[in-house]
Amino acid sequence: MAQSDTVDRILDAAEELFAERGFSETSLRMITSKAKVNLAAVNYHFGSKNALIHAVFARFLTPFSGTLEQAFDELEERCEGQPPTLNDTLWALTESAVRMPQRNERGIAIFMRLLGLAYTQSQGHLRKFLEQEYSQPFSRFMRLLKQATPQLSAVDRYWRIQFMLGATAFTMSSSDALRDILQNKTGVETSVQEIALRLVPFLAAGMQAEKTMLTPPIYGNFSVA
Amino acid sequence: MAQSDTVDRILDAAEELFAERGFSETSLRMITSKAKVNLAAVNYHFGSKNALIHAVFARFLTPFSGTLEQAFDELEERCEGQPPTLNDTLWALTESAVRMPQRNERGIAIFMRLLGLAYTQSQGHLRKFLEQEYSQPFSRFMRLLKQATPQLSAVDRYWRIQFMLGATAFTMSSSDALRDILQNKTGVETSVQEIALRLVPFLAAGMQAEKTMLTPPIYGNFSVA
DNA sequence: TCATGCATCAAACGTATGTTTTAAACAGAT
DNA sequence: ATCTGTTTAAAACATACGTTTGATGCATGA
Repeated sequence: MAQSDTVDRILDAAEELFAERGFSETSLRMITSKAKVNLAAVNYHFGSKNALIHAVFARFLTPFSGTLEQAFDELEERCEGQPPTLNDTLWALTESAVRMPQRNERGIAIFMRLLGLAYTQSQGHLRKFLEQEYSQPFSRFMRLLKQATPQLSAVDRYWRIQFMLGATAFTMSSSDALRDILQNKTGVETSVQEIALRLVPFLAAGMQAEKTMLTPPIYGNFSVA
Repeated sequence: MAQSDTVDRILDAAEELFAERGFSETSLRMITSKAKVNLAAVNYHFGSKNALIHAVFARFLTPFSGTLEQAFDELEERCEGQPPTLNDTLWALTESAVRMPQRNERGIAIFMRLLGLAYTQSQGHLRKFLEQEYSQPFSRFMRLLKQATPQLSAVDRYWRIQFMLGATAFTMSSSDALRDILQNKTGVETSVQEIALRLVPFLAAGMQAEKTMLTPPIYGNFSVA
């Protein structure tokens, strides 16, 4: 077969291993042996390990980027000039993520974990790549958030967005483990969609919390010595 | 000198480099050259790289664990039988962290980042070590959270605690980078204490959000095709 | 004083990594 | 049938890693 599925098999294996173990902790030999392809195939098709990492992200992020733009279009159209609410904006993002056609049911969880790792691990090349390739939908999301929370100062909004990002990336990235723990403790089954349903109200409430206090309520009562 | 400062120099260098680059991405040679000690000193004094990682955490976490227990004692004492509120519980934790005696002004930031990495990076040995050594204050914090949110179902509380953890770990794990970005954009300086001041109200509001909706408000209106 | 024990040092060990090279086989298009 | 791009195979490359070794220095206590 001239056009085989070697590239996809490499991407599948890399995606899963990166999500499980991180980038530095995953060797090309692990990837190629899981994908059942030759070691040299990675450098042949992608050029380098870093380029493979980029390709893993691009395979998901490029179609997602399109879906998201479309969802934002519909959202703004429906609001007819008025800025969309925070809830609607968050739901537009969530819906786009959840509705993305997945290779398997763990697709979103795997990718959320990868996004978290991209932020967390100090992979300079990755951050640069993501900023260059996907700045447009990201900026648009930021603009919508800004319109939806005019009561916040720029600094407050900045940090609260980071808190939202953190809660989302962290939870989704360990959603498998968290689901298992919950099921062992209470027998309750949870889908990624249900996690999102619980997450959005949490985020919206946090985002719209009362203005940040500049001192803790009982500051000074905790003296240690 | 029979009692040299080699051990502390290694711990200082390791702490800083781990926080900057992560564990796998930091080699013993980087650490020993930054600490200006011989390469073999790490294995001589600590036994292995993993044991060094544990020592870095223990140096901060052991005194912090004591401080935290004390803060919880005072908190419960002051409440005289009544369960402490969510706000007070979160502040007790935050205050204990912020008030820890630091080796330098970046001490908390560095250590928060390390805690974030401990969650994020898949260092099995680290997680095991932390669970074994510091399960007591962790369990106590969980119990306080449960008492402070009796209106939540166990499942809702479980997920919202994960959201809080995520927002905290993620933000702290990239706090240096986030601070730099904000400073470049707006010229605003931010201390770890200020981040905590902004984080706690966000968490408290999210934790106490209206009961989770079981369907998004406009579910079904986002059809893509 | 001198032997003991800890600390430090340069050097090497074995292993694993990303990458490259060579060769050979294979499929489809011209 | 020949050419082109794809894939496999095996091996080697240079480099970096964590760890170990054996010699050396050096303070302290007998």
